[in-house]
Amino acid sequence: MSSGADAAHMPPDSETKTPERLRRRAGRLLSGVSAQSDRLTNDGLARVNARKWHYAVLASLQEFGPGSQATLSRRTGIYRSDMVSVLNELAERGFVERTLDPDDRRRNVITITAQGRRQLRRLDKILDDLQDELLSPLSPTERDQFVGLLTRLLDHHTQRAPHPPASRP
Amino acid sequence: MSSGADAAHMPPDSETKTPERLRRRAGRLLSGVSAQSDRLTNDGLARVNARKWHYAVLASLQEFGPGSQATLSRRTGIYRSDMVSVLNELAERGFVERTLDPDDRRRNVITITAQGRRQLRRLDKILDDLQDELLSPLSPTERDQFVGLLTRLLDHHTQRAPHPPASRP
DNA sequence: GAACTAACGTTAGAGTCACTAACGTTTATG
DNA sequence: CATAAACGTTAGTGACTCTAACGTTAGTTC
Repeated sequence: MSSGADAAHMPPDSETKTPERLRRRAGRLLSGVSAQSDRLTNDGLARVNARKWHYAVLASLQEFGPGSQATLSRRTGIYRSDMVSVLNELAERGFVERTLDPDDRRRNVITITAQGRRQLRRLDKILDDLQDELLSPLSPTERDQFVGLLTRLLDHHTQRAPHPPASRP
Repeated sequence: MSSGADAAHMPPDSETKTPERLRRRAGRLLSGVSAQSDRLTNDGLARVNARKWHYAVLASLQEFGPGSQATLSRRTGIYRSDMVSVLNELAERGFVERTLDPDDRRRNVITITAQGRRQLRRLDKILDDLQDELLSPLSPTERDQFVGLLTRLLDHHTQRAPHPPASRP
């Protein structure tokens, strides 16, 4: 009707509108929503001086108990080179304790503290709220659908990774 | 049964398994799938010496016709500071032409060439295949659902951005 | 028509993120 | 005992998003 496909003169919204081709691409949609989600969670966690990796480590410790840094690395997907500073931050704040493993003196044993458990509960609450905000346009049923689809996609692409890079840091 | 919740000694899979808490978080699922998708498309496009921004610019030119760099910036979401090198690459390869706008000598007018249109068709094909690979675990109906949900989420969060940062580069 | 404001293309750079390489130390393997 | 492997750690790379500033050109206002 009114939206022109001609290229000669400039229709009013060819200035700002995103091409349909791009809007339909799943990859682009994904990175868009993911970027928005990242922004949301980063901002939300920054308000309590935390980062998303903090949550991953604390949750892992709570669920599986103490472990070495390499173990935590494998459980959370954080590279073991980056794990160092994450644990430094968590230890500074008193959420974990780093002690030498007497049975294997290469290892550090990381343990969650009472404060760490409290912090984990707080972060859980925050992330719940942020997830609510992110998924606010969807009905409860749709949210479940969405999470279900994402889970299947992620599982499929991480079990036997097509390319080796992403599975085991 | 076999998966222990105790923390004292180490059960076999507390070494590698990701905590349930993390696996259910929509934000984490999103960034996981998005990362996988990025890897897929980056690798796929690199095979023909292209990048995803190339596709965005070419698609925009094809759909809305020639435009200034600032216009392309607004249409694609690429910052105008980054648009420079993207257009350099596209011009080097002969996919676009950069000419001074005689009516407004601040502007460059970017035009897609015949080769550019051919390249766009090629990239479209490649991206279709990659999208197929990404969504392979989903049925056609589920793919539509997935894209629909993503679209609604993205639209909701970009129309009136809760935080100003992400909408208009 | 002069002075101010705003948009344009461009360069440089900050900050974050996923990821690799290499090191010294310690434990397992042959 | 020698070699290889896993650990924690440091440093650094490359990509990506985003900000700041500059010179140039165009509208706007008096």
